[in-house]
Amino acid sequence: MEQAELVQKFKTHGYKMTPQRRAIIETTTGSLSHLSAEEIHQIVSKRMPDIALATVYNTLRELVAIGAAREMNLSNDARRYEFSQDMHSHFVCLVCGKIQDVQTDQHKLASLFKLNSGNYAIRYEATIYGYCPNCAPVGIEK
Amino acid sequence: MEQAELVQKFKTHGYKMTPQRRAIIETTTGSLSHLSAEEIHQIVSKRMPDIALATVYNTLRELVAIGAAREMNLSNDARRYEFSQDMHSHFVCLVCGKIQDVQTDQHKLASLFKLNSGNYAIRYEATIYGYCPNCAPVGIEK
DNA sequence: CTCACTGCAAACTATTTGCATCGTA
DNA sequence: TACGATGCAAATAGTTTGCAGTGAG
Repeated sequence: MEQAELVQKFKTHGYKMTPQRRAIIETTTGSLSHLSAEEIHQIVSKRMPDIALATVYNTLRELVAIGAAREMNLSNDARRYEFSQDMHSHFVCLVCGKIQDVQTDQHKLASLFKLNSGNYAIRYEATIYGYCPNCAPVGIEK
Repeated sequence: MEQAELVQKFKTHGYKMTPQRRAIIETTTGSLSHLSAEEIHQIVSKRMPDIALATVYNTLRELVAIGAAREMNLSNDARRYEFSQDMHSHFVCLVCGKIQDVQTDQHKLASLFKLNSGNYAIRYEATIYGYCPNCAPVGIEK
């Protein structure tokens, strides 16, 4: 989503546009994603040193609410956020926790499942767990 | 995994078999899965009132370590555990959080992804988010 | 000028850890 | 008998909330 579009959408939903929110939006739209609230707070703090971590959490919740961000619960540590609109899957290293995006044919993915009647699917996600190049144990073929 | 097999595997890995661990194993092997540590603690507490929640957490960690349980991080609340060996996917209701198992052809699922070179996959998981029959908003076709 | 938003600190929740005691092997 | 496991309580980590002051619309 474009920044301008995002700012607009934010207002449409009845939120006021504050400098804090603008800074967070600018940071996250340009970001590589997979960031935690803590990491986003650190980045934004560089140019806005007084911003509170709670404000970051609040804004992230709002971004999720308007569909501009998605939460990722891939591992046991902090929640991570994703800001791109395109759906893809994730490769998570079991050792170091590093997350890589993996492109996915959403249509093929969806076609694999036969849902119980009455269930209505909104989105499909796949996660692949394994070893990244740095963490592969010896003996595991490349 | 059979209970006896599991008890054996537990010992093989150098763990002592205590009444607490046995009770947890018996509870989880017979369970419907998707239980949180708290829920498992409550169930086991009925027949062993003094068992500590920390013991449940420790035992769960061990079960994961020996491959007899898997952790699920599907939503924002407590971690849930799965004890069946067969791989399947999950349907998670965005409203009530209810989790349903969905059978998956693991081979087809794996074939959808082209991993970056050097990555080694251990397992593939898919999660479908949507509305369960009880929570489907009006206007959403069944 | 109002009421939503902010920063701060305290509260909360899930999980882990330290330690004295207990009990399996 | 030794040392790993237990229960308890305290510690930790991530996230949320309450509140008085601030500022966007």
